[in-house]
Amino acid sequence: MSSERYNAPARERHWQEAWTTAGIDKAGTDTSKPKCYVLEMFPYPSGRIHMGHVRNYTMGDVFARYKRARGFNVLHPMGWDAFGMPAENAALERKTHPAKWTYANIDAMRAQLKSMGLAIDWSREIATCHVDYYRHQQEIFLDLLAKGLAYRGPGKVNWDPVDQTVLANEQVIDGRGWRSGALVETREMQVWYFRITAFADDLLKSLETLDKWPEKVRLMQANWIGRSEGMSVRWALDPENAPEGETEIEVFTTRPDTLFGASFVAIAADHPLAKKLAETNADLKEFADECRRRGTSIIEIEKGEKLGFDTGLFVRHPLDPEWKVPVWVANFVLMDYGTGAIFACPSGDQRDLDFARKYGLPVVPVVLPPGADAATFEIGGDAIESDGTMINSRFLDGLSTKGAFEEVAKHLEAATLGNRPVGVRQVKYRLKDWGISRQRYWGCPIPVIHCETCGAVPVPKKDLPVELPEDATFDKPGNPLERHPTWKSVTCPKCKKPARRETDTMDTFVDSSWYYGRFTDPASKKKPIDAKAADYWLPVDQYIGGIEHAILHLLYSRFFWRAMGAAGAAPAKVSEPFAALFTQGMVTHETYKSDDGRWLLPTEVAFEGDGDTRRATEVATGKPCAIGSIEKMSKSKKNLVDPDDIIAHWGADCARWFMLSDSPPERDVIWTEAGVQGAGRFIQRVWRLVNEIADRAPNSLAISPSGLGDAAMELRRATHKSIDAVGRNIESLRFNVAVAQMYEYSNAISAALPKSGEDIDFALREAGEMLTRSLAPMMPHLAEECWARLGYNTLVAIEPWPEADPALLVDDRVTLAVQVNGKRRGELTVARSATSSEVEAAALALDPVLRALEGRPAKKVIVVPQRIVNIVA
RNA sequence: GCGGACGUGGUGGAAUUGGUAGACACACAGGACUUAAAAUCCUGAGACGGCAACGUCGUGUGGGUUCGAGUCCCACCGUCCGCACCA
Repeated sequence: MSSERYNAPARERHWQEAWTTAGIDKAGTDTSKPKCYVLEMFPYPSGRIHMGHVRNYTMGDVFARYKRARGFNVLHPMGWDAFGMPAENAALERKTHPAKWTYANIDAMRAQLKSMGLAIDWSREIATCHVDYYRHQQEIFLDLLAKGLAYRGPGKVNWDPVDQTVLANEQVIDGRGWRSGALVETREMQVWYFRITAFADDLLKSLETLDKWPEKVRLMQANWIGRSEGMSVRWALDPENAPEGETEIEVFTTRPDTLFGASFVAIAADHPLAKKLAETNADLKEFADECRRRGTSIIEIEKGEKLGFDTGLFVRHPLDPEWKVPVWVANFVLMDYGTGAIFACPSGDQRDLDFARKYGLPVVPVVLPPGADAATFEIGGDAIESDGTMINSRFLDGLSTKGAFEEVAKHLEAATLGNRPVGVRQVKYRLKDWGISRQRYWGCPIPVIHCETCGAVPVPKKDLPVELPEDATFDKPGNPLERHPTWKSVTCPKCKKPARRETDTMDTFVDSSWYYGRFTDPASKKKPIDAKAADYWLPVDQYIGGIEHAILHLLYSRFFWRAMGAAGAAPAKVSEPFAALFTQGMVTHETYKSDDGRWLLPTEVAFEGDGDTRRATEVATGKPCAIGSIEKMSKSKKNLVDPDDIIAHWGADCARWFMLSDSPPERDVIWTEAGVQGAGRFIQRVWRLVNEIADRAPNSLAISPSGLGDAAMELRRATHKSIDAVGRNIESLRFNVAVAQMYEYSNAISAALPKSGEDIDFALREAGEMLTRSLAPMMPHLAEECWARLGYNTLVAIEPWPEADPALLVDDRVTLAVQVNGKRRGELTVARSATSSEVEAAALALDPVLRALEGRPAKKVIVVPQRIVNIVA
């Protein structure tokens, strides 16, 4: 009986309904079973899903379905990272409301995701813009505030003049706003912070425990946190010309060992002392302004030009009061790192050396590199930043740099200046507190009331939520909450006098810092996170998302979960929310440009020829167009493929299969029409194979597997090896290898089909069922169709993963390569149980081996059982 | 500048972690079926030499360790990513 082609688009909806009706995607409630929490980074509801989503959610879905088949209670939820500026921009442009726009987008994207056939527990869906979500976030904020983990303070903030908002440091890329691309300005204002620096050390140390995270991400986070060990050293100002009230300069250094190479002390242009001096020194003021102007420019930083201004002040060396050291203002000293002041040892630091050479300041070598001659050694254009032996350093001479560090530290700790030690050991971090204030409407309101008498007063928990007013206006830039006529007018919770509501909302990264916890019990009314549910489900067992979140979202989440634990807002059983992380690559595509330089969609282009003769023409004009480089799919370059089109034409399984097949999941994948066709061909091929098998062996055959012939045994071995390999590859997220294994296996089934015999039918029947079951996580709809065709009226989606028979994973005969002097000369097939001496004898008797030996005796024979024989002649 | 990753046929990539390099797929070529096309099936293919058996070379380049190296070590070249005047 010949079969119809499998009509994927028509059948997929059927099976999706069947899964929903059976409720199989709901997370299990039996907490005695082992759990597996699979999560993909939730999407921003931009309006439509893109191929990046398809790739991300397919990977998570395969893993979730596989784990379910393995007997785990699987939690695989989905939600919406729904606050953010695009909604407000849309409101401004399209005269709609951010909420309306957002919820419409969510509805559209939910339908798209459902058409992918994802095994998601939709009963747990959350949207961060919903008051049921953000009311809890306000509660968490209040808990953090009470613990001092949230605070309001002055900030030099990054102000984005286009989006009219403050940006976090992480959102400033090369001096520009991450979203608007506008040059960021610096402004002083009162803003809200989360005290992420309180956890700097733990966040760094605990990276070591994240052994299922990519090394790359851990390194990026470690660099971002940027721990350095050093000393804070105070230098007494020479009172002769020091300004009123200024007595010392505190510097931070990681190299106190080079203290005797000190040439000058440099302070930042924004250092309080520099500011004070600038009040009476117009030249210095102008210099400082110049530094500020240049400071933000990347070009200036790349040029690295060192600029300085001699203040005329002096400080006394901390270990020699007789030693006067000049104080400079320098553009390369940053106010927001350390103390905003350094001591410079030009022989040991390249920047200091450049500066010293430019302004004619002393350069005293203090570290002799290994192998250098002390008598002739001098500093040329390069500073000695490596370790060595101390010279010209008084009591440190002869010590190693490390030894000198310890020795000088003791002296600095013992010496005093104004009753306190001159130097103390200190650890500094590059990481800064997280500024969360955003002057926008579409975000979670910060639950605080400003009162003239009481100051910033937290909104009492009983008054939560602080809801966004629906009747805000979006017709001009700036903060709609700020200009709302009534919303901010409230009474002070403490003194009941008229007060002003905080109009800042929270950075949307706050929303995504705890959503994984909310999923464990999204309906919980009392607490943001239900302790019992969280204890069972967390941590996330497999988190999947883009590398672009390596620092921002992933570091914030790690911090936030700790902060919540410390503030009692979340159960503190696990400190790391994501036990395993996988960062998937991007989806890329060729780009096309018309002859007059417009970008063209792939659907606007027709092709002819192939290889070097491949030509593209623009369909609308018939003119030739240029085939450009392969780049990440983006609206700007129009190299987009719409998932809807693919699913409607080829089916979800086809899109899923192609996404899994072509590239290792952590690398970029190139979307090609040919690749999709290949995936579509494979779907039809599986369908034909299963049909043929179902016709030949309509039921499981009750014959004994013991009496099978060679061909049947061969197929059975292929079956069980495939089950084993596919399972292991899915487990380790090596989907492309799992796919290749399935191709290889279906080739093996095809090869067995022409053979006949009851034992072949038996092996084929088994093959058909196993093929279907091991395909189910990857192409779930096709698998259901095949399962039904094989005569079952159950859902294959809830069938357990098949167990491979260990006895069938090994062959009784093995083929091993035979080498002479490391060169392959032949191969040998022997019984698996053959002894080394038997193998050696057989290898030495091989014709090609005899030829290669040319009569020479074998000096040595190495036999690696079941692998290889190497004969050394 | 600092830190990291990667480099395998025409293409995407595999290689049991030191043991037959190029699985599997895409593209290609030839053939079968067909009035024809589509679909499907079969065959071929790393490069060079040879009718062939076969031989030589071959995982960015150059060295090294080893019976044996795509895999380990050293140096270099190239590509990509992150951070960037961090004291």
